[in-house]
Amino acid sequence: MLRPGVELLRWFMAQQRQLPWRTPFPRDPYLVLLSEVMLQQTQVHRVTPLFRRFVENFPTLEALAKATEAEVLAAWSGLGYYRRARALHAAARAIHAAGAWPTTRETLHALPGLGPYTAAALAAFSFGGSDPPVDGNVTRVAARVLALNAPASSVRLRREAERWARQLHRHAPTPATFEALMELGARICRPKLPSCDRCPLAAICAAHASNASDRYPLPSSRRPRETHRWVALWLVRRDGRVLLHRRGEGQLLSGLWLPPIRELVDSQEPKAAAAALLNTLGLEARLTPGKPISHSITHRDITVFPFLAKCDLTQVAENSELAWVPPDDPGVATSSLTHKLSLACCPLLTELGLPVSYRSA
DNA sequence: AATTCGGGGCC
DNA sequence: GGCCCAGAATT
Repeated sequence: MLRPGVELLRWFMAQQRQLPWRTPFPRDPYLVLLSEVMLQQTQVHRVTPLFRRFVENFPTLEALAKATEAEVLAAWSGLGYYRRARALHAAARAIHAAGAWPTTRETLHALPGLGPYTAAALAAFSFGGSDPPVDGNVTRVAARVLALNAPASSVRLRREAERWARQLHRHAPTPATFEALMELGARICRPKLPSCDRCPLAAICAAHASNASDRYPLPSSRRPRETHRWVALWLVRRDGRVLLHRRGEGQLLSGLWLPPIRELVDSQEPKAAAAALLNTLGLEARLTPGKPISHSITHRDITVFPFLAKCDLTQVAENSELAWVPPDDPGVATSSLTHKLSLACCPLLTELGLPVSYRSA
């Protein structure tokens, strides 16, 4: 059992990617916490640039704890799963208020947003913990090495993966072993078309022995997809600012700032719905249709029909749920859909004699 | 145990 | 167009 751990570590030392949070062990717990929360269900190449920007905005735990939730959410814009940002902020405040970091998996698990995986990862990478962080990568690698016929989401597979990773770590007792397992899953033992010819664990892999790596783990059941149609109003003032609305609780993207949106019912015409939505804002304006946008949120496929209109300065007053913002630098928490709509409406601006983008004084 | 929550990249 | 991603919280 010694050999696999050594082979894995050898491969990792030679092949690992340089990532901004991969500093020598034990790592700065703040940077580990931040990266691990960002990496929940989010791929490395998407996290990397945002991680750098976030650390510039909030360089320390104290800086994050003293920021407002709105500021944190704004810095999280575009990354998705915005609940993570709220929980991260709450965790930072709790740690800062306590005056010291929890250092065990169990006590870390008690913080908001830290589940079994993140708590184990933070404990291992920053505090010498020996409980394996079991993520989707480790689960998949274990399912193949052990040829376990279980769905990736099953409790049984998670438990077996943790037991196996723990053994590996006992024979190669460094946090790098855990990181190496995840790196292996991301780079070699991929979900599709794994590169078994380059795998340091191929010699002990049961799935590879039967040439059936692609059959593990079993697929999890998935909710069927729904299709939706939305209209969005892109209302532009003469100074280039656009109207955004803070979405309420109980709906998608709650707390984020998007243009006014309404869902189309049945076979309703987009233009009619846009006019009705405009009416509820107490406005009258000529609506120009923009190019439809595709957006997906979990199991929903949404087609968004944008309508652009020129607005007078005094027609809509700002309040806590309504704000005129420069679209290229809103300064509030936005969804990537907000950005998509901005891009889709940009070509229409010049046609209507509006400035193509806001320029700050 | 199942559902919810974002978003993008890749086959 | 389906699948998956360094998951957690809620039901």
